[in-house]
Formats: sequence, C-alpha cells, structure tokens
Amino acid sequence: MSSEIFALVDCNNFYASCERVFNPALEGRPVVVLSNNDGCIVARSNEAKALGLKMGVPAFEVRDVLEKNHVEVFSSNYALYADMSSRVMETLSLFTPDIEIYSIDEAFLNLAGFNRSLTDYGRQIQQTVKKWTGIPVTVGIAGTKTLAKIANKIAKQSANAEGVLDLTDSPYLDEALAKVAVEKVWGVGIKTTIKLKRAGIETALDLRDADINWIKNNLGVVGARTVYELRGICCYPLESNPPTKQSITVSRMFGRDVESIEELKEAISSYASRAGEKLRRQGLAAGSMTIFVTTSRFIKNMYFNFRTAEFPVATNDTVELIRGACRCIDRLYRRDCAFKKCGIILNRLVPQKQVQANLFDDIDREKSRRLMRAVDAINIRLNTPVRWAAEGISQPWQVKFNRRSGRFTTSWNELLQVV
DNA sequence: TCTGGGGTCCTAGGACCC
DNA sequence: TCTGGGGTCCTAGGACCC
Repeated sequence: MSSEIFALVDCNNFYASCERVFNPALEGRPVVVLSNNDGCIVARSNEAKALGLKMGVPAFEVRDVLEKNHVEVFSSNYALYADMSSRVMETLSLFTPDIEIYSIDEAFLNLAGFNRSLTDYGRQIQQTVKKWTGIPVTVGIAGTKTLAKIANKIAKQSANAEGVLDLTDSPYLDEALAKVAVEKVWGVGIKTTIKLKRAGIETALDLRDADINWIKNNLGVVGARTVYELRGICCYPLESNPPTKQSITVSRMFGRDVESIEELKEAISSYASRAGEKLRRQGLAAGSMTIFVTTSRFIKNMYFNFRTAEFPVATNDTVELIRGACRCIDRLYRRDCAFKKCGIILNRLVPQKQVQANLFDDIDREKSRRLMRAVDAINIRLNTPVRWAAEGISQPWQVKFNRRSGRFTTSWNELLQVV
C-alpha cells in the first residue's frame, strides 16, 4: 500500500457558479452556460440538472425546457472563468505546497503526512475557498487519484457528506465502490465501458476485483493502472511541475458558414495570431504546424482535410505563422464547400532559448523578436488588441456570444456596477 | 436554421538499419 | 518446401480527460 494521500478539490458546476458570484439573484435558480456560438450546454447549476438538462446537449434541442422553466442562459465567458480559476488555485495553494492544477476547475493536493483529521482539513479548505472567491467546492480524499475522484463524486451526491469525504482507511470503501457505476470511474470511457459490461463488470467494485490478466489483455496497461489505483496502489503521482506542452491548438467554429477563401484566410490568420501569443507567453517555439478545415460534421458530403508544414527553424513569429497557414489554406480550400471550422495545431514545441539556428536562414530573427515583444506588450494593456492586417477588419465569421455576462474581473470597461 | 475547444497517452504498423 | 530477424524510430489514429 502506498502512503500517498490525495485530495481532489473540484469546483461545483464551475462556469455556472462563476456567473452566480457576480449575480446573486441567480442563487437558487436554474443556470446553464453554453459553448462557443451558443451551441451546447457545457455547465449546469444543480437546479438545471434537476430539470433533466444534460451536459453537451445542443441548446436548440432543449429550447422549450429552457423557456418553460425560465432557465438563466449564458454564453461562455472564458476570460471571467480563467480569472476566477486562478483565484481558487491561489487559495488552495495556501493549504499545501504540493498542488497539481489538473484543469480549470480541479486540483489535486498532496496531504500525505498531515497529522490531523483530513475531513476537518477538507472542510476548512471548502469554507475558505467559498469565503474568499465565492465558489463552492467539493473535496474527495483517498490514497490514489482514482479513488480521490470517486470520493469526490460520492461527496457531491451524498447529503451527509456536505461536500467533503475522506475514504482513506474507510470501513465503507467497498460499499462506496459498489454504488459507483463502472463508466463513472476516471479513465473508463465509452469503448471500455462496453467491453467491461460485456464481461459482467458493472461497478467500480467489480472492476477493482477483476482478474488483472484479463484486464491487461483486453484494456492494456492503461486499464491495468486504473485497476491498481482502485486497489489503493498509486500509479499516477502528483505532478506539481507540469511538463512543458507538446502542442498548442487554436480552433473555433465560425459564427456562420464561410465559403470564400479570403474569409477562410482571415479566420486562420486570426487563430495563428492567437497561437503565436500563446507560444510566446510560454517561451516556446514551434517546429511544425498542422492546419485543418472542415464543413459541418452533420452533412452528407462532409469535407475534412489538413496539411502539415515544417519550419526550417522553430519559430514563434506571428508573421511566419500566418504566412505558412495561408499557404496551407490555398491547398485545402474547395470552392463548393460551406466551411464551419478551421484551426491551427502547433507541434514540436521547444523552448525558444534552445532553437537550433539554420545556416541558410533568411529571416532576421532578432528584428522579428523585437516586433513580437512590442505587439505583445501593447496588447496586454489594451482592450482592443493590435491585429495583423491578414486577420481582417469586420470579421463576419467571428464566433457569436449573444448572452455573455460582463468580463467583471479582467476588463476595465465591464466592471460590475452596483446601482 | 442551430451540434464546443484544448489537451494527453498509448499502440500498431511502416520505414529503416545492420 | 524453403523466401532472415531483430531492433529502433516515427507517425497516425484511437481512447480518454475536462
């Protein structure tokens, strides 16, 4: 048995809770947040869940339910959520130096060696985060990440737990695992669920006690790790210094169909520009990029295609990214298509300081670096950022956000007004 | 009429080498 | 009849996560 102890702290209905922090009138009411272009439901308050609204469902399919129940509907507001997330994470890091930020709304904390009631400590974490940020969280505690996930899930559902559950050395562990459907286990997706159910494995308890050789043969090493973790053997340690990223993607659905090559190039130029900013912010350069375009997934003659371009010298220069991206678009474009989406994926990322010079390089690297630094510095200070001409002016293809709340915490123009 | 975005890890199979 | 064999590296695609 390992001596690790993990706490998984998970923000409840994170995006919906963020909206509530700045609009207390939403308390007790059903709230949903939609994906880009106001497409799908990506977050729901408990009241919205109780109405049967499911995660990932297209908003148009449930319009009647939304209207009849006066559900409060918001476009997603990532600037707000990212800022609230960093406030939550800062608060959590006061409780232990060993913290892994796992996603925008979740973090693993290492509580090994804490000589006190872990339930009390979890309660203290929960109350502090609520008080300082306004965000409600649930805390699950156990000897492995997979078990901590399960503890968290049970804590969310159980009225007795009041949002904190410690499963380390719990006499109720088997009972708890028996209540968790196998598809809810971390790492078990749709394909694995089908295989497991066919073999009669229905619950987390069944999975823990399954024959490990059968698991290895049918699910590979990943499946075996999940089983070991359920047995309390730690296979996924805390990763407090996340490894540098291997890829950076920027892609969006368009606000409307795009049919001209000019608009497609504007859009990809804009995404390439965002991707360049991400690269430079992380001190990285890309060795290659993949550009993809696609029509709707839901039509008969769907067209999806991509091209990869290599850079002779790894780069984070927006001008170079845009030029390469547009060359790819020239090859990918088709006249008869109504494009719905395009995107750029940057690969072979290396720290900018380690970029290999190329003998035949014909770009003035130092000059381009100065230009990028200047543009980035300006954009940090302005609400309307400097754009490259290739991105277009009116951008009719832009994503729609018809119901976005204010960027209360990150934009001076949109500070909350109390009247 | 309307269907998200950004990641990771693992594996199988081909290319290539000696 | 028999058509080397074993290793490494790379890539595309699958599965999963939030």
